[in-house]
Amino acid sequence: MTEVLGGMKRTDMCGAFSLQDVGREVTLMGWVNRRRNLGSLIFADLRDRTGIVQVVFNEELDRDIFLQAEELRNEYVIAASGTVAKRSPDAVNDKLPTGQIEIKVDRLKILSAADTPPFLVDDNSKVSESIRLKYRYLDLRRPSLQRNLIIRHKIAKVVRDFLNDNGFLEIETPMLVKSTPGGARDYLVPSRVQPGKFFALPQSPQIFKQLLMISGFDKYYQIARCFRDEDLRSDRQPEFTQIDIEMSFVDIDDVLSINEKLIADIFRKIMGIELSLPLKRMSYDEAMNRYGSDKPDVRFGLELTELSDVLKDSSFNAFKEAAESGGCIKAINAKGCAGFARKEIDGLAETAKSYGAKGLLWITYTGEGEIKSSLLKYLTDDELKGILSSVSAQPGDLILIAAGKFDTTCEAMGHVRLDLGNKLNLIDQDRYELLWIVDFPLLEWSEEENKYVAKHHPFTAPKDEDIPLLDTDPSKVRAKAYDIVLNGTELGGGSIRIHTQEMQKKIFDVLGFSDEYAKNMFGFFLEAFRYGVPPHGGIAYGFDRMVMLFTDSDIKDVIAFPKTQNASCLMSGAPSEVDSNQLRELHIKMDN
RNA sequence: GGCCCGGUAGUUCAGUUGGUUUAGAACGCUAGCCUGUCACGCUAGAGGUCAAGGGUUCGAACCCCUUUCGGGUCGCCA
Repeated sequence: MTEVLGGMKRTDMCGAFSLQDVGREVTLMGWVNRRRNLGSLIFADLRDRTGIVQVVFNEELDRDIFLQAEELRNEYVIAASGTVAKRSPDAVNDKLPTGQIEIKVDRLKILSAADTPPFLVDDNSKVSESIRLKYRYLDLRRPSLQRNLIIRHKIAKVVRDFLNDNGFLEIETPMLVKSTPGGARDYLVPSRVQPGKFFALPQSPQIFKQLLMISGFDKYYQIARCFRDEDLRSDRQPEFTQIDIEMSFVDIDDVLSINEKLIADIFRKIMGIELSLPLKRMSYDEAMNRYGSDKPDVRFGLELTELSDVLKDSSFNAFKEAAESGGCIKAINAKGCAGFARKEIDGLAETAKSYGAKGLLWITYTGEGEIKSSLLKYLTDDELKGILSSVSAQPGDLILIAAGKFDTTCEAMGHVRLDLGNKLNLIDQDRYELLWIVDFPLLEWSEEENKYVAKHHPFTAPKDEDIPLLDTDPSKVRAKAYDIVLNGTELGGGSIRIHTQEMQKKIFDVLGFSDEYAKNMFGFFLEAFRYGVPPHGGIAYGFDRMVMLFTDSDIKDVIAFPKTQNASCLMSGAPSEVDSNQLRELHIKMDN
């Protein structure tokens, strides 16, 4: 190895120099970030993952080294020895942390030459994402991506340290697992030794971590890779990472308490921000009613107002139907937006419609105190007054209204609210608002399947006081489930799990799983329930999403080797066709 | 699966109604000059399958169709 390195040994990293180092003899290794040739004076910026430092070659002082330095090009990997020198005051570079000093080189070895890279390794150079992904190893040299992955590592370390210190055990669970129903589409792996049978890659370690509780491991965590074969989004990758946690002998408060301490620890150590605990809790119902979302961004107001009471006798069909069918009528008072152009209101209506609202109605209360609305002819004076007072309307306000099914209407208006918040610049980007959302419904009616499906997953325990409702009105049953929400993004979620065979069977029953089906799919799990199950519960965080929030980045910028929207890797070319022999061994025939 | 946007030097882009365009600019690259640069500067130069295929036309980077790739979004993501 010393041969390759020319007998040189690295003494320092590039980013850590200050005036205190002046006079030291150092040896650095790294990449040539840029070179500036002034004729008989050459400057080069040397880069490693800690930063950049300027190295100098002076023809007058050492002609041999200077001639070598003339060969240097961008992205050459070099070793350079020399003296740390203070720069003269007029040569200081304030933009560089190491700008007070430079390295006067007396020994240089080119460790590896480099072709001209397809793009400049620099945070300022604009390069399309596909080129960056094709040459990901170059892209990853950029300081911003290095920073993101370093922060990712630091968060993971804080998480591990915290959980280790609190008695949690890190245990791995299998990647080749049984395909079970529900949830996302599975990535499948064919079994060679058992023709026609398949493994699935885990969507989460859910069942295994519950089995670990049954095994007595009590407190478990894992930073676990998960796979879901669904279409990608700007915040969604087909393989992603969860911080997965499970505990025994706990109820909701125990889980929330330790987890908000974990989150507070991350905020303290990564952001230098002290959270005040305990975090606020808000019921699902309240979040939907006030913010139109189960992950509300509470950094700004513009809350939703319910108008059913005011409009229950309205002659306007949409209102009447919504009120009679148990739906809702939601209004937002866009303070001071009476002057919105028709086009701006149409834009908001588009938002509402794209999330399933039938339409968006509006009432303008002009600065002159005039009421303008296409609704006027359908509203009695009392109804109009009722609306205006419900939303505390003042001259200059714009009132937006939607009516229909509860979930759809709330969510549509929730998105209108977010649009308005962005448009009106109401969101303080420096604020961090964390809260727990609790009391989720256990079940959701699926129009498609014409039956109830689990809102969280089928192992979630119902709230004790709601258990009788399972037989009478399942849709009203609330779950011992919770999500943690940061600035309108779901960071993680979990639940207290069912821990008795009877309740698990009952839930499967409500979900319409036949005994045979349940046995076939979850038989091993149900059987485990016969042998002594501690009450348990846990949570899983979307780790990538967490890093996105802490680094203010897109998901592709917090994953070393991400995939495109087509779920392909532009660098390696995966997925790719395979040799026919491989397919034959796996007993797979292509149908084309 | 639906809808929307895009693909032109290595990179980021411009390119008029379809006609003096030999398809340009900037950065990068190469060479020369240059002792205080740090986005060095100056001079010169090289560099193009206009994503692919088909069509319309006297004539296509430009219009139409198909395919493909990338991005966004709805559905989907218990």
